[in-house]
Amino acid sequence: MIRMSKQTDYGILLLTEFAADPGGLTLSARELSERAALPLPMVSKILKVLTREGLLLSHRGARGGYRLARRPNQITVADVIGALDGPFAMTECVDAPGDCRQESTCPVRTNWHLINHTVYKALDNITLWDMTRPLSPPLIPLTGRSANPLKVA
Amino acid sequence: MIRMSKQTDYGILLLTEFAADPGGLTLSARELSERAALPLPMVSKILKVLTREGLLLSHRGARGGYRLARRPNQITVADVIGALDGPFAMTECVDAPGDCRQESTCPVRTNWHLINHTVYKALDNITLWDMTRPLSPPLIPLTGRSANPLKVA
DNA sequence: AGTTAATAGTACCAACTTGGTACTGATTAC
DNA sequence: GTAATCAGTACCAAGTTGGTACTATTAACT
Repeated sequence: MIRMSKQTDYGILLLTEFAADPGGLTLSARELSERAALPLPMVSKILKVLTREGLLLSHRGARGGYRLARRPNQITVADVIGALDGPFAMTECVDAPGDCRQESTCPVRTNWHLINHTVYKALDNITLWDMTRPLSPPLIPLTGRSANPLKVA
Repeated sequence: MIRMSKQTDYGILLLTEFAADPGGLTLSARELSERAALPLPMVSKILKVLTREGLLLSHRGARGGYRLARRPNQITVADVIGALDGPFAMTECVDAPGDCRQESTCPVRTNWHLINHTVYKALDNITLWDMTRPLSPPLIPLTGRSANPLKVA
């Protein structure tokens, strides 16, 4: 299925803890693991990646911890996915051009690039700040053309 | 990463072969595997699933084969994903309510449902018929709010 | 009726990915 | 100097996925 990894899911949850506090607070891995009710080693692992990828700033030593590198409204869901799940690519041909034998003749390749871009932009339009409160439904206006029954879970 | 399975990728490619022909043609698994340059066992496996899920009609015996169960403009990319990849769910909490310990307190859960729905609708807006020709860029109008640099692959 | 061409169904396996843990080293506050 | 904290890496078990093989069933054609 098309699914984010749990790491990314957790990552967004953790970052949202920071985003919910307007003061740009610093939290240690231990504090975060308690707040989010997630195992400490996992939280620690994720925070390290988010720091390496530039979404968090870290401070080492006693009374150290992490804080957001940018303001909550300037970090998007797409940023977090990019940091933890790697480049956003719904099909192989999008992030590994050349690996697919069909590439030269594939009739749908260019469409996949466009679709991928569209979905990416949708997720890049949602910030951590947005995630701290309920989103209003008209998130993205759609051209409701399809008459198919809704089969979303 | 957020990626469709190869099976779904192949599935869309195979169905597009049917969709490109206006006459509602019938193709055998062997013919399709040659057209799409994919291994026959894999093609056969995918076609069986698509038939079971109601996207294809099959005809057994000599000179049998498969054909689309609906017209190309009435089968969407989301349909194919649903058939081959299972229910469309970007996070666990969307398709397996109750399995997540955070569920009762999770601050972002309702947002995930909405985001999931939005992405689903975007993919449900693209038909097989669309995939047979280049899509025009304003696929889905976005409210270009985010100022983040584009990091899509 | 028999032969051939085709799908249906299931079982299987190797390889890759993922969630999760453990351990050692470096840094900083007190 | 000691305790708290992050950094980095290595590791493993379990699940998922891509791909193959085999048998049974169906239908056209002669």
